[in-house]
Amino acid sequence: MFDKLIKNLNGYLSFTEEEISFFLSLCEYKIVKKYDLALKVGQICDFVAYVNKGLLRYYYVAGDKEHTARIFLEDSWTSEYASFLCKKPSSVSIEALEETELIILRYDSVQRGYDKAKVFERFGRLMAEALFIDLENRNSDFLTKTPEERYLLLLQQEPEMFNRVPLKYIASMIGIEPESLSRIRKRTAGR
Amino acid sequence: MFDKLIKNLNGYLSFTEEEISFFLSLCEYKIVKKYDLALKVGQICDFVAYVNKGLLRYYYVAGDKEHTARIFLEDSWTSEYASFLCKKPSSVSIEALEETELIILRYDSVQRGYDKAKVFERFGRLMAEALFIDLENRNSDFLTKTPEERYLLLLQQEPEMFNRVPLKYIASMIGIEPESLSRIRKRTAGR
DNA sequence: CTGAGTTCTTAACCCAAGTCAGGAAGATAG
DNA sequence: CTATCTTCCTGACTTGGGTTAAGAACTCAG
Repeated sequence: MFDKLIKNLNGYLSFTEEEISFFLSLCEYKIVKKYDLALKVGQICDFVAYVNKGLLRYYYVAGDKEHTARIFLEDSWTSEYASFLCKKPSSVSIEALEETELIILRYDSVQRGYDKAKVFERFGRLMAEALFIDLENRNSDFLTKTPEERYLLLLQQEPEMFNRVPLKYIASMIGIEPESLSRIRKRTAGR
Repeated sequence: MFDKLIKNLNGYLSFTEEEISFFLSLCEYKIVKKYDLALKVGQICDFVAYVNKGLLRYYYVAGDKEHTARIFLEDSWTSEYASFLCKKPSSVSIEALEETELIILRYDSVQRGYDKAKVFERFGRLMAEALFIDLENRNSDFLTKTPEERYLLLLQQEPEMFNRVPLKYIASMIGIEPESLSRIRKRTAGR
């Protein structure tokens, strides 16, 4: 049940068996049904979660509009960091697009980990750094690429997503309306 | 000379005097002349820097085009994290728009800090987390706001920037061409 | 003070994305 | 299987940003 998670952890740095056991003792296992929310906008996000199976849609709610910022597939970490760290209401909702298995760490467990040993502090740093780098790449794509280029890039980098995520959410991630994505798909067909 | 930096550090967590001294012993002081580069695209970024005075422009170079991603004013931290952490060529240049005083930590010094004590490891984590949250806000603005809204927001949140940074760079940060910023400024004049 | 270079604005035209409306295709529940 | 709902596509029209070109305003070195 925790094999994938353990592999993921050891990708950041090498933990001893004891450290892994301690880490796992902090974890909770949770299933989120299809279309249920792992986090609802306005709530305080009190967890970080590892996606063991399934996938999540992370989206902003602005007035009557939704803006999907990203999709978390298996073997990724998710949380509304600003809400989690500052204990303030979340500006996003996180929805399971399929039945999803999460391994979650509550706020208090995370702090216990940080206090317990330096290796967990380091892990937290490495994770925040990795998240930052990933986000910076995403951000630079918005500055330097057109919607069409962002579409073709996503198609190439995450082809699997197109089989599991409705196009309207993919359009939103790219920063356009579904109608525009249709047009882009029409004019780039074959590519 | 280090007063502002020390205040900045203690904003993340409380350091003892010894920790501060050790931290400062790792630092180097550097002046970057107006229009000189603190980092050049293609180089490996081997530092993180605290902007003690002046301001920096952080921009992507894509073919013959530049895309300014952000401006670092006094009392902020900057680095090309992906380059710094992964020791790979930087995809950005960082230019001083005024004569700028930096307090920098080289890669090796940063690692020495992390190894020395848990408190520095924690500081590194807190800093990466803060950078992430900041970037996430920026990112959500690209998804959920129009260029005009982003302009008005920046005008409100960073009015000082408009006195020190050419509008063409501000246009680029907002994700538009200078001509479009002119039009936006015209139609929102007075607001 | 002057002249050269840069920055900023304006105008005209083009084009891609937004919007609105309708319909086809696909999924789902009964 | 059918009826319903959602997703996706298409077309017509609007809108706002990109592009090109030009000139005005500003900077700065000599």
